[in-house]
Amino acid sequence: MKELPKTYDPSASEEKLYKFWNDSGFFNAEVDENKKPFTIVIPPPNVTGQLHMGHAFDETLQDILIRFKRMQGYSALWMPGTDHAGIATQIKVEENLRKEEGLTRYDLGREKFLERVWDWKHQYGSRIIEQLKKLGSSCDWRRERFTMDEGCSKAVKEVFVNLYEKGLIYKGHRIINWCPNCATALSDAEVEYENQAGKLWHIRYPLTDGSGELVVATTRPETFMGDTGVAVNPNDERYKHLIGKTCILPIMNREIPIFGDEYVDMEFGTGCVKVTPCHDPNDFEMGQRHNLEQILVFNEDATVNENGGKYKGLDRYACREAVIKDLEEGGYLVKIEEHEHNVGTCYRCGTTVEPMTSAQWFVKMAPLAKPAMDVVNDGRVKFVPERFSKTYLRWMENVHDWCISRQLWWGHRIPAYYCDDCGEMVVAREDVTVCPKCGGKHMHQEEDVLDTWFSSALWPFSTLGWPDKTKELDYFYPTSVLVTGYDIIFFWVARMIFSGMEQMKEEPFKTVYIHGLVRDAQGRKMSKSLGNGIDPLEIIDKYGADALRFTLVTGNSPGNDMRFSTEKVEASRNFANKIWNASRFVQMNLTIDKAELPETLALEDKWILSKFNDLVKAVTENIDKYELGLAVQKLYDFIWDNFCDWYIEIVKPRLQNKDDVQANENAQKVLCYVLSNTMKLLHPFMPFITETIWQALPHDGESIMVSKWPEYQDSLNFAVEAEQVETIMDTIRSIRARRAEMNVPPSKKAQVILFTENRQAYEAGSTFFAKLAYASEIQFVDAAPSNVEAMVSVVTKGAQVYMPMGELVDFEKEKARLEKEKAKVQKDIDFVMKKLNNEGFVAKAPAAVIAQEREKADKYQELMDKLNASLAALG
RNA sequence: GGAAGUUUAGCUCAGCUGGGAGAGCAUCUGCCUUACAAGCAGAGGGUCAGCGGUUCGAGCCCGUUAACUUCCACCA
Repeated sequence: MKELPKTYDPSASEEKLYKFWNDSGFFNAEVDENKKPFTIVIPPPNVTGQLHMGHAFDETLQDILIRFKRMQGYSALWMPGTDHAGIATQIKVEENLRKEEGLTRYDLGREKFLERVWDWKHQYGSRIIEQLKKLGSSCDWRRERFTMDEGCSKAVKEVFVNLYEKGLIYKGHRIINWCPNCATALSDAEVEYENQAGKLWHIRYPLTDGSGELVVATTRPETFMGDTGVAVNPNDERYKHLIGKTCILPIMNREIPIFGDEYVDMEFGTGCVKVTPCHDPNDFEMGQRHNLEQILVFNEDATVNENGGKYKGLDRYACREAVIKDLEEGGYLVKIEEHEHNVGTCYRCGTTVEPMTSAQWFVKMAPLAKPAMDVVNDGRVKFVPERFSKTYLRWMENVHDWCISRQLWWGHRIPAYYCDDCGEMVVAREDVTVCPKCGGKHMHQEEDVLDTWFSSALWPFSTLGWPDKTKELDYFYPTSVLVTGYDIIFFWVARMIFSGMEQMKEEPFKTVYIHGLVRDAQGRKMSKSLGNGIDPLEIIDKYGADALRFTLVTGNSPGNDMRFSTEKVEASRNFANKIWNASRFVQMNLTIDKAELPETLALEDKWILSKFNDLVKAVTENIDKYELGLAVQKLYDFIWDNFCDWYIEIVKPRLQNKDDVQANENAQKVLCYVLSNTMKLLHPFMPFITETIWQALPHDGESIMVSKWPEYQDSLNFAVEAEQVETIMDTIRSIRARRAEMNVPPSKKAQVILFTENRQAYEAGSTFFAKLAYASEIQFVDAAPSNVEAMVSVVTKGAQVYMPMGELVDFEKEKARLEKEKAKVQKDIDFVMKKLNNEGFVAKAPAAVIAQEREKADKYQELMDKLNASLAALG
């Protein structure tokens, strides 16, 4: 058999294996009444985006769950697809258009521009899909969807019309968040607030009757042209008497009313608020309450419009400066204070959002929020970790109507049609060409498109064929788990839940598994502007997809952020290499070609099988509880410590002994059994290397991917034997430690004299014991030897050990060391006895715990006796 | 202004329903022991943020304080 390379090279096999899986149809999930369904819909990445570490994390978690369930026999569907990402994609194409051709989208016109976006989509749309494949993602690619494909578009129209007909979608003239750069309205969720240093300008507004003035405090003087009132608190003694009077808006020389409103905080600023209903949400509310005039002063690009008098044409910031200068010159500026305040910015481009009144489409949230809250409150939808349900509920409780119209071109065009002749508006599933009211044929469709999240909200059922009644929808819906980051609970999770409840009358998923963010080694968010992002594809190229995946789940718990560093990836790579070499060792010693457990098991075989059996149980339970970090930690420990460092070493003498064929082959069988079944447990986490190794060992079936997940077996539980081996291991460790202390190299072997009550067990394990304890010979004795002066003595739970080491032994030191150990054991005894002598403990602790402590006490006492015996022997 | 999270070894983090604190990396000491030096065998290192409480028993439960982080919220 040809020698395998000493280091594992993932690049040599990953691509080939992926192709093999895909071509074999292992990723495909079918409607199968003999199986239980398990479904995950992918959070669709932006169609023209690139894979970043956040995706890698998210997809890894999903792939682990899907592979696990698939092996458990579920019909496991991982539904893939991409999102059209309205603003993000449109901005990208517009930028490109400007750079390449110096054109704007308006130069091209809507239709031509959209062609360009589609071109762009076709050019880059498959990129991120290919990148997902590099990770090992086992999606059913036959079912890949796109939020703007025919089916999804049909679903969007259906939902829109449906909600409109129920009165849950309406068009209204309201104040909304406007991004002057993206030139579109945004929903509340799309505005990010940041604290900025600003100023508070105090401005004098003279009273119309000449009886004085009042001073307003504002952070936004540039909107003063739109002021249509001044508000004071009706309980404010300072200003009470002014309510009902009017004042003059400086420079504009317009008369505006002074009114009272409870909203005004008497403590803040001067207690007088300039009210600009068109450019502040609170002012808008006050305007509604007091019937104020609305004066919009900005254009869509945040320059001043014709209502702004002399400031017309100025950008809002230039306007601010001009206004302040004029106010100052006119003697209206009283003072300027430093003031920190929250400024809303566009989540896509970072531009400061301008609140503006505008005609937009809204989803009425109150009726939809109710069932969406119920379903979380009664546990039909569970968040992992649980605390995020609070985040969700709190948001849902206070949710405002959802502004869903966007002044973009890329997206689902709102299915509303206007009659140019009579002004009638119709909302319909099909294009409307004739006005149902006046019969006119001059209809035009609404220009606005829908918020991207409107279509993503339908993802769990639109991808399964809805609104058609498909067998997939019937079988795979509600989906099982949704895996996503806490940063899009409001954008996406919340909206899927209320949409699912409204359209399907059933929750879209049973569990929401929330993970954190992947940060850089310093704990900062990875971002383009910081340039601190680590490209997962580079990591895959260098270390392999398995190493990346392993890194992303290790040491992480649900909902918590993680720091990513190449040191961690190296550790994962080393682990992969460790597995590789362990399997290389097994293969090098392989003479059997069938996978089965031997009829008779050696003591050490029973130990590793017991350990493995426990592992199966623990890993399965951990994954079931979404404790992937714990599961992977246990696998790591088992493979490295139990299997490699102990079992392989233990079994080497049997493999090297060609005379006892039976013992040799049995060792091989156990090695193969444990290794290949461990590979199954590890497969969801590290799919590539586990497949490679599984294939190289005797196996049944085509692929580890479609092999059966191991189950706990009572027949593999050998508690007594396992305990015996642990005792022997403990002795080996003590001997090694003792030798290391004395700097004795492994090459220098020593005779080991054992005085033990467990002679049978030590004899059963004598071959490996001798090897691992560097014994030249093992001798069992019935009493402590007499010539102990020249011996090193090691006292362990299972045995008293003597090693003749001649001149290396320092008689006095040996005595001192034993005394030291005695002191340590005495401390242990004291600790346990303190408990056992405590009446409260004995009376109230559970019986099992007390028994456990008694057992400990006995063990320590035995150890103490042995130490005393050894000391006595020394004289 | 509310809410949540974090605080455990030098660093990064685990720690299930309360029963004598763990891993990886780093450090120190030996080893090229024929799977692996990306390795092996040892070793050191922690009043689990502070204080108080519940309990026979607290890293874990309750209260409180502090620091850091994040989310939500209309203080002009």
